[in-house]
Amino acid sequence: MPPSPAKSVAPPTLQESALRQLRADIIACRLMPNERLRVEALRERYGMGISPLREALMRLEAEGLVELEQNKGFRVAEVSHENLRDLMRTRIEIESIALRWSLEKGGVEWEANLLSAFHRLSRQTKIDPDNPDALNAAWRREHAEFHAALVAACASQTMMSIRSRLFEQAERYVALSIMANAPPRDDVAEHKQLMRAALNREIDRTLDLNRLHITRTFDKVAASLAAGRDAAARGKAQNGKALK
Amino acid sequence: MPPSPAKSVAPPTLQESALRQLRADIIACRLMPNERLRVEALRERYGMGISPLREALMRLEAEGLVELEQNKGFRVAEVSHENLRDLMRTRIEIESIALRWSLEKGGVEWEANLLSAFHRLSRQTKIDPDNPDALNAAWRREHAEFHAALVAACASQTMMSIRSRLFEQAERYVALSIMANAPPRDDVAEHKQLMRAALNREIDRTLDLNRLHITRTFDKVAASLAAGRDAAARGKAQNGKALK
DNA sequence: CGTCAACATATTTTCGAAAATCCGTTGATC
DNA sequence: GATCAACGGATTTTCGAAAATATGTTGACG
Repeated sequence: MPPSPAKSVAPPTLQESALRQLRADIIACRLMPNERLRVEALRERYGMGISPLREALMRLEAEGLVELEQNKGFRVAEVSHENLRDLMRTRIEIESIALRWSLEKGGVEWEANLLSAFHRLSRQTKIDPDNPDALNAAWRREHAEFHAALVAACASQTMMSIRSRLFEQAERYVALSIMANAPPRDDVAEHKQLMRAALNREIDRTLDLNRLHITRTFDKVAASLAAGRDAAARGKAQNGKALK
Repeated sequence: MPPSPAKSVAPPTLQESALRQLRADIIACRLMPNERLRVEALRERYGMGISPLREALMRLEAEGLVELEQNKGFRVAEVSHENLRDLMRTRIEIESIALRWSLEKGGVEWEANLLSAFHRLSRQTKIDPDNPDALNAAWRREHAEFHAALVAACASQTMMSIRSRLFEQAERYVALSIMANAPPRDDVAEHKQLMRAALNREIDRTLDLNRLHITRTFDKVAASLAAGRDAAARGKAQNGKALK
């Protein structure tokens, strides 16, 4: 008998793996905002046919990570200061509700998972030492899981899926900020405070800390977004001259 | 010169028209919850090939109207009392925020559009006289537009798109309720009150009325959902006997 | 010199068939 | 009679080519 027959998890369909990879690449800005997504290039990049790629792109379109224009194909969704602001404002409101519900209902299980998620997060570094221009993938995963753990007891699938979609959108901006060489802020302490307040069921304080957490990220990202935009504008002007 | 050259709107792609039709059919429960969506049947129903159908279904999957299981194809998303409850609870919170923002920012334009939307809604009957088992499609459109008009000034694309997605989900339950022969409640008065309070910028009252509006719908739909479930169970038992 | 039609190329969109997978049935084995 | 491998039809998933559409270029014309 094999030691662990497990469940022999069905291998994901190509479409599914395309979805995961595309989503990851977009969130990490390996596919840059507004970049055209030509099917032929993607075919080469991910090694599969047209159908699974287009299907995955359609799902991402509905998620708001990809934009589709009639007969002109797909692009990575645009970013803008305005969109960032909207996103963050909305995140604050949504997470406030989800947090409130979660703190009201969370039991021992929830507390344990939250502690565990924080511990794992605290052992990761934000930046990958080998590749200082990108977020550490492991940190990203643990960070996402920590914030999910905070609201995990809210007992609303709907709320949680909305929250995580907004969170993903925001992650893209953070990745941009890192790529612009903005030094990452050290927010282990922030996360710890947040967790403590949550575990103590200090609802108002948790909500305030969370609002602050999001606002700080917003400020930081907005600044490097503006800087990046300026740099890009200068680059474009130069290119324009060079080409003339 | 032709009187109105218009813009010669580009004809939608097949995929796009599949999306619209499928979404409409699912929301109106012409495709029933949990019904399997075999590609061959859809091909016949909508008169197109596999690709645009699958692509449209993928978008609907991301919207939560369709479920996809590995190598087992698509189904119309399940309904349940629990999901309905979750949906309505979440809707109340989301719409409260969007309404608050909208009432704070709405200008003359917003007021005018709201009045206009209400007027159009009030001239529609909820039930189609020719087909009393289904919601009147025109009423459905005006109703959706009225509720969209309420929050239209909130200045948050993110919030508005979340709201309208939840609204669509809820519409499916209302359609079910009508199909179960539940007499539609006459809510013109409710909508009028809601509009009045909104135009008067009575924030708390508007939020309360909206909460009530949603709660009433919930109560009504939940009741006929339970009745329908019982009826279905009886039918199933009978079928079971008949088949033995 | 600018405008625009006509063509050529690049790209997206759609189709129909092939490959992979699932599910119910049969029949062999114990 | 129970278990289970193997087969066959139904269905989903994927591919590659064809059709439709957009984009860029050329050259004719005013």
